[in-house]
Order: sequence, then structure tokens, then C-alpha cells
Amino acid sequence: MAEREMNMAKPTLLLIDGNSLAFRAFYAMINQVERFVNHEGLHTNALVAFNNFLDGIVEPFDPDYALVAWDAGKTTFRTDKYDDYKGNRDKTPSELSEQFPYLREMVTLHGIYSYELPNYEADDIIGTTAKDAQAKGFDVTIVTGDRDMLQLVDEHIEVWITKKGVSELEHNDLAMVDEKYDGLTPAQIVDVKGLQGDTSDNYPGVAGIGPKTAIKLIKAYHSIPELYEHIDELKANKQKEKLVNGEADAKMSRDLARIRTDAPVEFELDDLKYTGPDYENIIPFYQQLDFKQQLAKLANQGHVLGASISGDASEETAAPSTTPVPLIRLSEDPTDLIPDYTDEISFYVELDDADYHTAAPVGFIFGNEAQGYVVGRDIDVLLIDPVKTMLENADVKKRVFNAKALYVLFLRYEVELQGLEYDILLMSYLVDTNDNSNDLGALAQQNDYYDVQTDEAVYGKGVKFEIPEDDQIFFEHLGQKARALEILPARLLQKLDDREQTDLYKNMELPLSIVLAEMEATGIKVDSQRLLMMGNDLAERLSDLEQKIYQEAGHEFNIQSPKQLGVVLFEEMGYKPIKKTKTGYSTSVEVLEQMQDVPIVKMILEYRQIAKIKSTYVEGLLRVVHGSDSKVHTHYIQTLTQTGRLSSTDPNLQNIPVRLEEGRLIRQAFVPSSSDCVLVSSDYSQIELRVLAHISGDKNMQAAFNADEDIHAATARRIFNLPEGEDIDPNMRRKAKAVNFGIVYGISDFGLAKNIGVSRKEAKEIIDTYFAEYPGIKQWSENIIDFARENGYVETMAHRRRYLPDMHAKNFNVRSFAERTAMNTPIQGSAADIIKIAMLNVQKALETEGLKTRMLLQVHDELIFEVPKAELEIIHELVPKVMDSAMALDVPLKVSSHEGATWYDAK
DNA sequence: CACACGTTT
DNA sequence: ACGTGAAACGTGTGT
Repeated sequence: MAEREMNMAKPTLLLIDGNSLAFRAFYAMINQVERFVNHEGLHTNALVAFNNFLDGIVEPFDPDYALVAWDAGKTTFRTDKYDDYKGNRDKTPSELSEQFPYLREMVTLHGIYSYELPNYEADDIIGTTAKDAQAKGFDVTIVTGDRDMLQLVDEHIEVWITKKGVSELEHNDLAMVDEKYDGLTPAQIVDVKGLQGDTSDNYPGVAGIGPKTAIKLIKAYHSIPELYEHIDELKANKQKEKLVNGEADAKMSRDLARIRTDAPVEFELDDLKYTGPDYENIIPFYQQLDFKQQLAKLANQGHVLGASISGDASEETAAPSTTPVPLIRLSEDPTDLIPDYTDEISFYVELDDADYHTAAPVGFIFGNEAQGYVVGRDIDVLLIDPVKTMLENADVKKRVFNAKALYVLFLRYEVELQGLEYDILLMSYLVDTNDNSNDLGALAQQNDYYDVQTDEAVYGKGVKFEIPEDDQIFFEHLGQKARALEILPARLLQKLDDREQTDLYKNMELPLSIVLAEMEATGIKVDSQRLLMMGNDLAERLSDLEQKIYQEAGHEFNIQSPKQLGVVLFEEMGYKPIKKTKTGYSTSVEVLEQMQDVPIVKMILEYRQIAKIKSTYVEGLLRVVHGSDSKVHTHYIQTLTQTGRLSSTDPNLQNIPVRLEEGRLIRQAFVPSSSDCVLVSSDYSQIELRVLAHISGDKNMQAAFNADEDIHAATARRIFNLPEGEDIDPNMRRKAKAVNFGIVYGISDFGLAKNIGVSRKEAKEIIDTYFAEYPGIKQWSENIIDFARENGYVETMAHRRRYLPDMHAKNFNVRSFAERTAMNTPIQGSAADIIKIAMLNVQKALETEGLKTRMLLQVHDELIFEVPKAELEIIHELVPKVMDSAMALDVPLKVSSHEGATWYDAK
């Protein structure tokens, strides 16, 4: 019997309320409505969410039959009966209504029957079909956002109600309805609704009867008709009066709430066979909607998206498959087969690890579509002529992905790559800083090219990462990458041009990538011995502190666990929690510093400080020192930050301690690589405020800088109305400094108050005075926010661009954050532009002067050099001169330099 | 993998 | 009333 049931499983039918889901989909993503707009200006947020629903829920469900029902129009038999039916609904926003035709097309392309019936609502189509199918032995599932549909639940009919947007569904079967309606049957829901009414569908029910009473009455009398048959039996009271008065309304409302199961639908169940997505035709549809993620997914599943090499647009979607990549595999006499490349080539080298300073190359490809691509595993081929010569020939332009990594790699083989013209990674980043994936496949997809898979898809990730042994698979992937490199530069150049970023790319970022490569490859020497000694010392202090802390606490616990520490302090020891985090008590410095008088807290603060130094800076640093040269070789990431700054990893040399003496000592471990060199550090003074003074045009701030005043003191004088010439109270200067910083970040009175320890009211007055004293800054802030709101992005002085889709967010916090970003990015980003130009010019000057000085590090407003003692004098003159003339502002740039035997001493 | 925390400019 | 200053990276805990 059991076996028979398994073999004879009922066919499944999925019925979807299209309108209801479309509304849910639209409002689920209403915050992002302006972010989802395709190239034709069509809003696509509901389409995106609806598509996710079709892919994420319908496809896995894989019904035998499926139907999406739509409302045909505004007038139905219900509006004939009751003029005001759904009469209080807001007009459908145009952003949604324009999506309906596409929603229907999308449904059809997913292999689902789409249907509407004049004079009826989607509910009635579904009700009719559900009951019909049930009678014919189907298992029916209904998906809707409308709880009224629960009335259709039956032995073989489930109703799934959308919960969160359209991505989560609540399953309702007979048992669920029984539970929710306190023992009532689905059919009785219309009776409850009839009494209680419905504000969203705008039918009245009985005035004064709510859901609780309605359920109680229907439980007692089974239905509205029966209730009124027995109305005389009711106790004479207010409730009875209401029911008597509302009889007509109740009966009409019940009628409106009742979903029809006899609508004159014109299809047969057989018409509803679910056929699954129509891949061939859904691709152009997705392309029209700019559904990049969907297209990427399809590409990764092996569907041919057909952006073929010919570039012929009309062929793009029609072409059934792409031309095979012309691969040239080398055999015994490799060089014979290598074409003579003279113009442009794609060039890509695959590494076995992300750290290109040490990774082993495991494959390469170079060439072009016309002459073919030479592909192989053994990189030695690249190190001998004729290939080596070609790689060093600036006239052969290379199209690459990550020029910096490639350049560093080849320095290892003493090859200086030339002609690195097109770096897809860098170009994509400049066009949109959010396109900062480190994967060629992913970036290609962001730029509408779908034939190259992501590395993760081909190689796997984490422990499963493996370069395929199969030449066919591996070389094909490399081939697709090379082809992407052939196609993408033209598209990206166009985009750069559209954004006036050609100069930024060609003359700043691209040459900078080579400068960075040389800095990384040079590296900075680390005195490991010194670090080890510091580590031992710190370990001792830690274990002392640890014992004392345990003693105070009365037992051992993990001091490094905020959770355990919270229990000790705020439960066992009974101190009052000052602040909470999402997960429990906060134990941050901010909190602990307010509890300084407690001995254990003081020790915990010290423990934290030392533990941080030991783990992050002593042990962390030692882990990444290269055995071969006792140096650390950081990786500057040029394509990550949203503002144009660099970032530094493995190790991060941009956050080496300096503020507190204990941590600052770490800098003693950074030393010159040779005994006849010293380290020189040159840093911009107040670069961000100078940039602000320039771009805002504020005359008062400009005057302060032009007179070489102490800007924080000058600000203090202004906001606290202090007389000229008199000494500034250090505390006032401190506050003024905090305000200056705050302004750069787009501060609130609350934030400033917290920061400098004054009342919020005082903070507000300070900010108001600040803006009154520096009116140009106030004006500029307002202007830049307006600009961002209108254009959706802000720019730096060098046309670096950051998109800010959240300027129109409904959520106050999200929007405010975008507004602060609109102010901060041009400031921080223009400062980044300036130091990047300075780096290029410094490097050029060092080369043309034939100096042995090497630029080692950049820390946002500071450059660190290794300088032979013989060159010290010239460097102290040359570097500040080059740095302060990097860009001409309306205020001077000021640079100071310091030298020392270690980084610590160069202060 | 997310969170809390702490370090820099 | 909301909730509250920008940009980053690394370590450790805990799920």
C-alpha cells in the first residue's frame, strides 16, 4: 500500500497570486527603488524580488503544474456590488505599474502559465482552479500575500503566505487554520471577515465588531446566515443592536470576502504544465533588465550568453555558441610556435596563492584573438627570448588583470614588464568603486561580459582550491580570461571617458600601480630580534596582570572574552553596566574608562593594551617577515577603498601604533636595510583641512592657512570668540581640534558632545558658531549634499567618483550616513589624490636624479623612505618640495620631514 | 562566519 | 522620536 502511494503520488499544482506578490516584492525593496533602474530607466526592484521568488522558491519546488493569476483590471463583479470595494487603496505607484508587463513576461519565461480574467480578481481564478484540481486528485499549493486566501485551505490545498518580502513563506494547512481561528474551518473565515470587515479591501463588516467577537460569534452560530436566523435569541444589549443594524453590511461583506470557485476560466488543467525556465529567451530578457547577477549565474551554470567575440550586437543574442578560443599549446620546440606579437596582447598569469610576493606561478596565457593565445603551465617560457623581449617591449601593449601583482611577480625573475596599458581591475574600480572584486570573471560580469567563469567556480575555494590537472579545463578557463581581456578594455575606456576619468587612469592610477609594486617589492626590514624581546617582556607583564585580575575576580576566566568579562564585572562583581551591545554588556574602552577607580578595571585596560600589542604587532608581524631578506612586503590594495585611499594588508603597515608610547615602541623594529641608510618620514600637515579650505573656498579658513597659523588655535579663537594675540587655553584648542575633525566627517551635535565632553546644547552652539565663522564651509556642505542627491555621486579633485545610492533612502540613518559620506569623500579622496601625485613625482625625481633613496611606505598623509646618509641633505630638500607642489591649491601644502635610525626615531 | 574590540590616518 | 563623525585591517571569541 505504501509503495502504491509512492508510485502514485498526486500531481502537484502551484497557484500564485501575481498581483499580491508583485506588491509585496515592490514594497519589500521600496528603499532601493531608485537603485534598481535599468539602462532604459525602467524600475526593476519588484522584478528583482519576484525573480528571486521564482528562482528560489518555485524552481526548487518544481511543481507538475503551475499558474500565476493576475487581476485583470480595477472593475470586477465586486465593485459592481459595492462601489467602494478596495476604494481606499492608494493609486499604484507608477514605479510599480510600469513593471507589470515585464512581470508577466518574466513568469512566462520561467515556464509558468499566466492568466487573467476580466471582471474577476486573481483570487477567484485561484479559488476556481484550486477546487477543480483538488477534485481531480491534485495536491494544490497556493502562494499569496493575502490572508483571506486561507478560506481555500482544504485537505489537499495548502496556502503559503508571504512573511518577509517574498523570500519567506508561512505554510498553512487545515491544522494551522484550525489553530489560528480557534477551531473554525477555512470556509468560516468569510463569516468572520463579514462581521469584522476589512480596512484594506475597504468593506465594512458590522460596525463595532472586531476579530475577537467575530470569531466568538461564528463559533457559536457557525455562519452569518445562521447567526441572523438566531438573532432573536441574543441577549438584548449593545452588541445585539450593532448586529441588527449591521445585517446588510455583514451579508454584503461576507459576499465580498468569499472567493469564487466557479469563475468562468477558459483554460484546461493540462494547459498549466510547468516547463521550467526558457533559458534561450530569458537571457535577452535579463539583459534588457540589466539583471547582471542572474546573467552571471546562468553563465556559471554553463549557459551561453553569447556576447560573442565578433562584437556584432545583432548576433550577440542569437549566436548559439561562441567561437572556440584559439589556443596555442607549446610542444617540444616551443619557440617555433609562438607568433610574433607586435601590437596588443592579453597577458595573464595564474598563481597558486593570493600572496604574489611568494606565490608560485602555475599557468600563463598571452596573445590575441587574431594570432592565437599561447597557453601553458611552465612560466620559464616567459623568461627567455623571444617572449622576454616582448614582455619588456613597451610598444607591445598588454591588457592585464592587476598590473601591480604581475609587475611584482616578474621583478622576482628580474624582468621589468613594460607596456602594461590596460588593467581591467584598476579600470573597473575607477568606473565604480563598488566593482572591486579581485576576480576577473566577476569583474567581467559586472561589465556585461559573461563567458568567463569566476576562479571560485573553476578552482574552488579554501581547502578545496585546486588548479585543474586537466589541461583542457585549465587552458579553456585561461583562454576565456584572455578573451575577456581582449574585449573589456574598450568598454571600460568608454566608461572612463564618459566620467572624465581617462587622465585619472592613465596618468595617475596606472603609473602609481608600478610605483606601488616597487615599494612592495623593496619591502621594509624588520628587526625580528627586537620584536622577540619585546614579545617576551610583554608576555611576562601579561601573566602578572592575569594573576592579579583572577585574584580580584576570585576565579580564573578568559579576560579576552568580552562575554566572560561582562559576567565577571556586571553580574558577579555587581558593577553597573554603562552600555550594551547587540549581544550583551559592552566592555569597550569607552565603558571601562568610566570605571577607572575600580582596580580590576584598570588592570583589564592594561591587559587589553598589552595583549593587543603582543598578538597583533609582535606575533602578527613576526609571522609575515620573509626569511630570505628579513623584510616585510605589504600588499597595497589600490582598488578597494571607497574614497581613493590605499589600504595595506599582510601586514597592514598603515596602523602601526604611535599614539601611546608602549605601542609606539613597535616602530623601533622597523629599520633600514643597510647600515649606511636611515629612515626618513615626510608627512603633510593638516592635508584634509587644507583640502577643505580649498574646495569650500572659505575665505576665513584660507586666510588662516595662508598666514601659516595653527589652524586649531585659529579655530578656537573664532568659535570661542577669543581676542587676537592672546594665548589659547590648551583645552579650548583641543575642543576646536575635535570640531575641525568632526566637520571633515560630517558631525552631529550629539557626536561632538560625546567627543569633547560638553552638553549637547553647547555642542550645537559650537557647531553653529563654527559655521557662522566659516560660512564658506557651511555653504559647500549644503551644496555637495545637493549635488549628491541630484547626481547620485560625488567626485574628488581628480574626478575620482563615488556613487551614493542611499541619498534618497527613506531611513533617516541610512540617508544621513550617505550625506556625511557626500561631504567626507571629496575631502578624504582629494587628499588621497594629492599624495598619489606626490608619490609619482617623488619616484620620478628619485629616478632622474639617480638617487639610491627608496620610497618604502605610504600611510595616507605620510611617506617613509630609506635614505643613504650621503643623500640625506638632498632628500630633506627634494621630498618636501615635490610633496607640497603636488597640486596647486588656494592654500599652501605644508610638509615636514624627520629622520631616524628606526621608524620610531623618525619623528 | 559574525561580532566585539582596538589600532591607524 | 529616530540615533548619532570618515576610511581602513587584524585578532580573538563564540556560534
